[in-house]
Amino acid sequence: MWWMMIWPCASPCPSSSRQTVGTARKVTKDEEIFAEGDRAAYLYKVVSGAVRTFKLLSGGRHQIDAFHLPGDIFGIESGSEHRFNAEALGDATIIVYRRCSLEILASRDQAFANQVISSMMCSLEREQDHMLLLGRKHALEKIATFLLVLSGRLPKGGQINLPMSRIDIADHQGLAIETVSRSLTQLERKGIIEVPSYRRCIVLRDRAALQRLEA
Amino acid sequence: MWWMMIWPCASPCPSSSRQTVGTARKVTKDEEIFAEGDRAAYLYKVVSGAVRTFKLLSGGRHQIDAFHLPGDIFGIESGSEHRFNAEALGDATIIVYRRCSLEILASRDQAFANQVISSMMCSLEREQDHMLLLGRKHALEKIATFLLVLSGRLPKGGQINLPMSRIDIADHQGLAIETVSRSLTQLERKGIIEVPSYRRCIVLRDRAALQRLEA
DNA sequence: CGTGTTATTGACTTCATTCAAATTAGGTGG
DNA sequence: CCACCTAATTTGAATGAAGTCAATAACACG
Repeated sequence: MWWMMIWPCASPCPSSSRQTVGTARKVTKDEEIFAEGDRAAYLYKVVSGAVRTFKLLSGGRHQIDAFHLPGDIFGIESGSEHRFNAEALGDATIIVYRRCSLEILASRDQAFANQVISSMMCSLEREQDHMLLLGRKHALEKIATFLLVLSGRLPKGGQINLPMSRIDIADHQGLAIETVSRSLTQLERKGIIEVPSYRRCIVLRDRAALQRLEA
Repeated sequence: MWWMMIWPCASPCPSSSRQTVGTARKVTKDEEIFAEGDRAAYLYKVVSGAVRTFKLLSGGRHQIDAFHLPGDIFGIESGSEHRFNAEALGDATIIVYRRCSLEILASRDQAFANQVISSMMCSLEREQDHMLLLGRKHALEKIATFLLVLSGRLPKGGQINLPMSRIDIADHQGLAIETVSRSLTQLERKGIIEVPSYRRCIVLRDRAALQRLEA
């Protein structure tokens, strides 16, 4: 069955082990992990740092479909080629797994198979919510949503340490970088967030207000 | 495993049969098939007609994530609740299948299991392309893309018989209905398409020009 | 302590939306 | 078959939200 091949499998591993083994790889800021059209021979898990997957359009336009944080699996394809580009947001460590069938994967390492499917489902749901955002939300609503979603995925605490630049946020929310900046300023003026001098940190002062703005 | 339940299974079927059986259901224009928050106990296949799945936002805003045409399966969820609303675009016939595990499904009706997975993968890829469109394409590019994608999914021929209204197109492309109308007029003025007096029909006069506009 | 990159701010423009009106199509009942 | 009615679509004019261009400011880094 063709679809049996869409799932990853364990890479060759020592005799009796049922553990899935991958190879660790360190990547640096903006380093390409794979590109659109590349043969999809592997899939990837973020260990530390973060990764963006995106598509390109004429005129240098980008659309980042997702940010991948530690624990996330990315690069799963149903076809034989990657349909996105993937790059590290900053220095990052990822594990690379050889792709093969779900059957083999499931028989060798059920836990990893579950991780893969679970991760895929989460991505799918996030992407569906993201369509609503891209199609129908205003700039301020987009940024409010972005902050809330990200704060739910990152280690808890009153503040968010953005792993990505303003440009990345813009390319994810379908906005111009200036609009991202202006929206953040607007939220800060309203006392909803606070942006310390280190601009990649954002303190959530009033989560309820953000939720009201979300849409 | 929780994820085992995300897949549908055959509904109870006669003794020895390994065929998946569903119940046919006829729905009329704008009839609700399921709503956001409903328990996701079934999944659905379009036989004739077409279906929209969408999310709602404050202020009466809609985002249609997908149109489902004959052969398409929709309503698959990883959780226990539907995350979208589904309504018929016009009179339609759908088959309703009781949901259960992939294991059972695969053992009873491999062909149907493949159909389900294949359909899900297609939807996923379409949705990913759609994010690029929503986030980064201009009105005219959106409409050009829409026409090309739809013409590739509908029975071939020089013309497209739109199963949906202009409002539905607008809510799918993240545009206002007036912008949809104006973009179509613009394409017609350029001689790229032709819109007969029956406005739900669109004749593609110059597919190459559309592809150039796509982005 | 410069220096280059990243982010912010301001001024202006533009594309798409909104509001309003006109037109067309399709259905209904005489 | 026609006149009417309602809903869908198109068109026009004005507004507005976000984009672009340009300049400045603030960091982070060497």
